[in-house]
Amino acid sequence: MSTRDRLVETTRELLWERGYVGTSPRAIQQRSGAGQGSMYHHFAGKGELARAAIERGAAELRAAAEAQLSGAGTASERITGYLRRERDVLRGCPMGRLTQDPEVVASAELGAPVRETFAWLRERLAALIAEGVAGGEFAAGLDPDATAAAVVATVQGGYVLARAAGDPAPFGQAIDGILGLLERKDAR
Amino acid sequence: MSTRDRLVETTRELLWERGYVGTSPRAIQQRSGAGQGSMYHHFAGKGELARAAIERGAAELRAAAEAQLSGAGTASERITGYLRRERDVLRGCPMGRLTQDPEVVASAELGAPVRETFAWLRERLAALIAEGVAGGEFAAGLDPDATAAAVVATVQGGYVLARAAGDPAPFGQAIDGILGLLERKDAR
DNA sequence: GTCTATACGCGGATAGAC
DNA sequence: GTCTATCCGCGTATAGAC
Repeated sequence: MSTRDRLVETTRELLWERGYVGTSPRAIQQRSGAGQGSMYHHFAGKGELARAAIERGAAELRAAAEAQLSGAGTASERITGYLRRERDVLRGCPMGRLTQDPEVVASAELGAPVRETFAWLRERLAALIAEGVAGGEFAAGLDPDATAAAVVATVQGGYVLARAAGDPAPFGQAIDGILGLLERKDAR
Repeated sequence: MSTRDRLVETTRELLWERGYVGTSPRAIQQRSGAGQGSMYHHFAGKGELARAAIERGAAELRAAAEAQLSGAGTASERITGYLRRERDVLRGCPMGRLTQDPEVVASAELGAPVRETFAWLRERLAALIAEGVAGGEFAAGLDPDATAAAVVATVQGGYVLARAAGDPAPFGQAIDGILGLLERKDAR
């Protein structure tokens, strides 16, 4: 891996763990093994590095979700697969985390990948839910957009509950809860 | 309001906006109008101040939730009232926000109020959901604990979606979604 | 491309006067 | 109780040598 790549990967880790305000160029240098001059040779500064790191993270997250959501199976099975896929729950979501950073949301450059990722995910799930409703897998009266928002929110909030508890269990409970509600397919 | 109180209130605001790492003693002093010496006279340091601020915030959040959840009406009405109560959505949840701060979750002193608040809220909602299931308001097969976790997670995740979008609407959608799922009362 | 040197203000706190 | 002075290392960079 090139020095440049190591810088980006290290920045991703640090942003995930400590957020944008909590991540210093010094820490990036030390953890990545790159020197001061090296870092400023490859990137104009902390902002540029964060931009690269966030964009890479967003692309990977979307690719991973798309792989699950466009796989084989019914709409319900694919959603369940997505929700139950293995996660490093106590680390939280690398995109959702950035949402708490005032400097990230205030910045067009840094915030755009986060905004787009969640917009895409909600749309993708809404389409899948609409498919499930059409196929009779879900209740006929279900609003796909609202339900998709609730599903994505449950995942994001599940991370919050798990971190608050210092225990991954509440995440699993929240997923069980939303799936339990989704699966009662009886019409209204 | 005493200087001490102003320091605590200012710290609450700053923790809410910027988190623990992003909040400096200097910023607290400037925004509260208290001097350096004054701050260190009342509190041993940033940690003590944050502890007081977090504890006060946790107590108020619980009181506000309890007021909604123990009000008049059926279980379903009280839960709906809680979910639909007015919120400053784009500011996020002052407790949920702290969950992203590594220094907060790593500290017993700072993390305990957060942990206890969410544990209490999940239990409180689970009891109310169990009541609703017993009274036939909700589907008979519903798991109260899992459903409560999903409901709390939807709120917390709703904040994340709203902040990601820079728009309060996704929060409302997520709430609509979870309520839509909860309200289909047909047995499994 | 990478290194070392240098800069300057902030973060977090202590000391002691008033 | 509050103020000013002082401390020391970190955050965030720039300059210039190799």
